[in-house]
Amino acid sequence: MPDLHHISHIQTERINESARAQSLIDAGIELFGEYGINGTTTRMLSKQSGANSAAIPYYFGSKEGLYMASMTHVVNDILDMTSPFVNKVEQCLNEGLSKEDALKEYQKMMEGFCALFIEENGLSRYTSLICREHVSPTEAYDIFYDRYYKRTQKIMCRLIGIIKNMDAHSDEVVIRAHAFFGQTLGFLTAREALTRSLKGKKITLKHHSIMKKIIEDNIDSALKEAMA
Amino acid sequence: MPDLHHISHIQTERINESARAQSLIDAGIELFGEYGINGTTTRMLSKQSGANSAAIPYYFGSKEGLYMASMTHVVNDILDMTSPFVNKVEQCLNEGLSKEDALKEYQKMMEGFCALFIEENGLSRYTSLICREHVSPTEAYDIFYDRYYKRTQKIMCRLIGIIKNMDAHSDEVVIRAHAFFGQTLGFLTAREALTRSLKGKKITLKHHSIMKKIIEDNIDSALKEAMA
DNA sequence: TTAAAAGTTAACCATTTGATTAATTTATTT
DNA sequence: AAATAAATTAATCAAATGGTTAACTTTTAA
Repeated sequence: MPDLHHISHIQTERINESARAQSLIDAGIELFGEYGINGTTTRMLSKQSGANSAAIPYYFGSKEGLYMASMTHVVNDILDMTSPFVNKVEQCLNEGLSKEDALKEYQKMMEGFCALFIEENGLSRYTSLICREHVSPTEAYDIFYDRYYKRTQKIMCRLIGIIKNMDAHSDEVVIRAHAFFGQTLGFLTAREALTRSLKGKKITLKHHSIMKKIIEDNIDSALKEAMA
Repeated sequence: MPDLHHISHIQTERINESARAQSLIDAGIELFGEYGINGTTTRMLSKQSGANSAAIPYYFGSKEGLYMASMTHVVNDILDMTSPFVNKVEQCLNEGLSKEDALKEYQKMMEGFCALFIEENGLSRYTSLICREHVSPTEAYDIFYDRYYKRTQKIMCRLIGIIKNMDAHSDEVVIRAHAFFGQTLGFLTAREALTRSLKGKKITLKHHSIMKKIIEDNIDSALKEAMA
């Protein structure tokens, strides 16, 4: 049996997980996302994954260890899916961008995020866990912020800085980027409010495309004003 | 001892609470907001409030009962603070509004919400609990939605409907209202992300006024486009 | 003033919780 | 094939949890 207890709780490397360990991570992503770490018991995790409950301390040291591993898996997957177009934007930025091009890049990036998080696909099953961490961050928030969010935020600030002729590091630009981001986040965090406001209709693909259009519209009109 | 067990879990009337009960509600708002209902134990509540832990089942039937009472208190207070200007907007709507006036009313209303939720005051201590319920709604979400949010949402939709010449009940208008709302919500839910992006600086009054300005800017430019 | 009601307390209880253990099975390596 | 390591299991444990109880104090009302 591998003594995993010496491993740092902030485990970011991609380790070669067994099928059992992976089934626990899958259960963790779903259950921790739905009920939170305190609302999820080891028995729930064991039942959902099909693994004996002793497999949790065996593979991950503790329930908290499984939580960290679940978050690590989520962030790794998000990085896999977003890196391609994030890399592209960053490269453009380093080569230098006009206002017009910066706006185009911003829109392309937002399109990418909408496609990944709002529209139906592999990443939508991660949103509960991520939203939870946003509202009540745990130790696992570091993984999300340091490895994924920090870089995205910086790129958005650099683009807005170009478009609005402002210092990308200024508080105002940071807050502007956050406001745009919040718009998207609002559709994920306050899903219940939206569902009820839509008279309880299930949120469909049609709704997703409206959301995407509105997000792009709003950002467009907010940023274009700066260019007129 | 008053047998409270027959009282519906959805308790919305303002009952005459004793000082002890009120101290438990205060502790509930703070602790449930910070740690969630599962992360908050009756012993934590008892210690924080100064009440014996038996006071929880005595006054509220159970921990869940205290949670519901805490949410009821929060919503009552929000209603007290927002009703004045919400009533005013509603009255204007019923008397009929031009596009220009509708935009002005929208801005005034958003100013009101920013002042209440983002800027420092009595309501900011409720945001944790509200944000939690948005992300993972419990039975208590009904109290928030039915008594407060539903009406606000409807007013925002009516205003946007006028400004954009659209049916206030259409999905697109509902989603547009939600997107604007999400912008504000993003500053409350993803507070940790914002703090870290601001290099860990404490969020100050100066930041609050920037947030307010940006929210108003964004809504302004998004809605003005429809009027040109 | 006194009897009843309301409020308060410490001790206690049944469950649930995360984790350990030791025994057993499966897989890998020599 | 034998020996070693890894994986899996059921039984079990100590701690924590929400809630109950019965005794006691304070307040209210007659």
